[in-house]
Amino acid sequence: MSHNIKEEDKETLNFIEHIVEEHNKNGRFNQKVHTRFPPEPNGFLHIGHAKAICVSFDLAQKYGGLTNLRFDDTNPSTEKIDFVESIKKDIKWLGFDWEDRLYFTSDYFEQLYEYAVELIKKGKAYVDFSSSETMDEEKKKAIESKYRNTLIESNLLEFKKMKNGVYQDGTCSLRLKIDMQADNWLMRDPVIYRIKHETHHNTGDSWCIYPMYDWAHGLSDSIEKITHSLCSLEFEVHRELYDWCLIQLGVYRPQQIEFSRLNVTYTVTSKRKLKELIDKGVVSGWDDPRMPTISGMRRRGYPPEAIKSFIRRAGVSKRDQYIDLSSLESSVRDELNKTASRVMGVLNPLKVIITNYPEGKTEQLTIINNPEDETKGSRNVPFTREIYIEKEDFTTETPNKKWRRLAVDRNVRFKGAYILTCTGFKTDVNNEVEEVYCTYYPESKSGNDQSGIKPKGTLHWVSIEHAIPAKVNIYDRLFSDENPTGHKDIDFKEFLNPQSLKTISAFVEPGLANVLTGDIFQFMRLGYFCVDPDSKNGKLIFNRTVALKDSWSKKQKGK
RNA sequence: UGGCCCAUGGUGUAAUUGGUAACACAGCAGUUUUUGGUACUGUCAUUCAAGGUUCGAGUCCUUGUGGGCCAACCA
Repeated sequence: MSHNIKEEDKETLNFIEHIVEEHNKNGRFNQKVHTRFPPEPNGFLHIGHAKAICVSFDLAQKYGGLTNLRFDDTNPSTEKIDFVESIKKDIKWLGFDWEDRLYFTSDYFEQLYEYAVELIKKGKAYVDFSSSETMDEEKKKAIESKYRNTLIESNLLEFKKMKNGVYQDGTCSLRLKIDMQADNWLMRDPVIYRIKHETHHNTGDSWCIYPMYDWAHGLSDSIEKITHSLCSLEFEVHRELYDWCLIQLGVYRPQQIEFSRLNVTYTVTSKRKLKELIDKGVVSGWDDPRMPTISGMRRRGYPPEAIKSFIRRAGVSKRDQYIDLSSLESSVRDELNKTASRVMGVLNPLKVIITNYPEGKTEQLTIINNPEDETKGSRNVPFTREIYIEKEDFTTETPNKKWRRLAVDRNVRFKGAYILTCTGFKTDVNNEVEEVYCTYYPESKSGNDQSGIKPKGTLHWVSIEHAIPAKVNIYDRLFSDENPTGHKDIDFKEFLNPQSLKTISAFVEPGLANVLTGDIFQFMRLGYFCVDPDSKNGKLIFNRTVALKDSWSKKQKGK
């Protein structure tokens, strides 16, 4: 109906964007959206971090703003410069750019210290010599510390002594003076500075007191004039404290917004658990292709575009999300279908002899590289009398009408080559098929088929004489349970999938002799495979990124 | 135990802010196909429960149920 024209798909906003829209309306900020991604450089990034990265960078991009990269490095015991580098590398690989806005919380240590002094002067912070046990006890009982009402002058002096290294680790700490009765325990006089005589990756030995998250984070956001400080749900209760600090100091205050983390089925992302898998030798390292780390996914062959589209499909909300691995795989296939060149490789070879094809003859057949993308052109593939096909593509039994592969008296097309008829086969002493015999129809050559035969199926193949051997790692999900950590009293390792890696010797078409690390191909009818970094000249190693969808074998199993 | 947060199909997200459930993934059934891939078509929920407000509730209120988070001198 003409009067009922709908505005062409009105864009749907996530809850954070709704908040931004509101802020834009009411003028909460007089600048464009400015976000930050604030990792602690204490480990490797994984798929969960990828979401956080996407959410912050995407939001700013959508509203024409900027995103900073800030290393939240306030704890020298856990942080290392190596992690700074690997994190930068991973973010770049994902395709995000912080341009010249690379910051370290540790660069603000002086200013953070001054802010703390300011609060002491306002009577809003004090040095506490209680043990952490005493403090815990008092927090539980809502009792005020006996140091709470120390004179400002004394606090100023003691804090300076803390800073100057007069005290050993744990002797005392600087606490905010808020409310020991607060419902939110974080407001019960939280510690904001502790003593650590440790070398910091960025500031070396110039400090022996280090600010805690709650003190450093909001102020760093404030210093950088962040508008929307996006973080995960567990920081919800910190927001009250975040706001309190900024309000007490009367400084610029960003808006903290919390959203839920992303979990994917059949894997774990806890750093502790991932490390355990490495330590126990279950996987080869942080970049094992089965790991949900960015480096693992990179080695697996997941394109950054696929990871991003997966995350964007998943969306942003405050509900715990536990997303199907198949959704990630779908994004990966989607991307690779458009970009990966098709080649032929045989994982499980079976010898076929074309009895009416001349011995010693080699034909170069031209095969298109990607039916989805004509600009990818074509390549030549040699065809000879002796060919490898996939074992599963031949059956000795009389197949039913749904069978589209090879069997005696059945026709099949060899991709880009000829139509063949199977005439017989030979078995070995174990009754295993050793050789399959076929004849081909010379007039059925691909692209110029005069045969009039309409075979039901098409097989991939490799000329034996030209085949290049390759090692292929077949990866499957790391765990056999959707939620390996979701079972009480059962260790997550109980659910490890023993089949998560199978290494086999395969044969691939000769054009793959000179591939490079990271190159990714579709092995026709099988899946996507990428070249592993351990691949050296003459020693090819492929990792299976993801299999093609396979509605056939799925149905077979069901029957 | 206390405080805070969340609740829409198998999974995740959306619903013009109170106007009659949409999209993606998965599944199932088909069509097309020199990849059992791709593409395309069809199919699959009355929104945790019970009350209440309203002409009208997935959207608001109350209570309950279920789940998550916090109580580190970690972030």
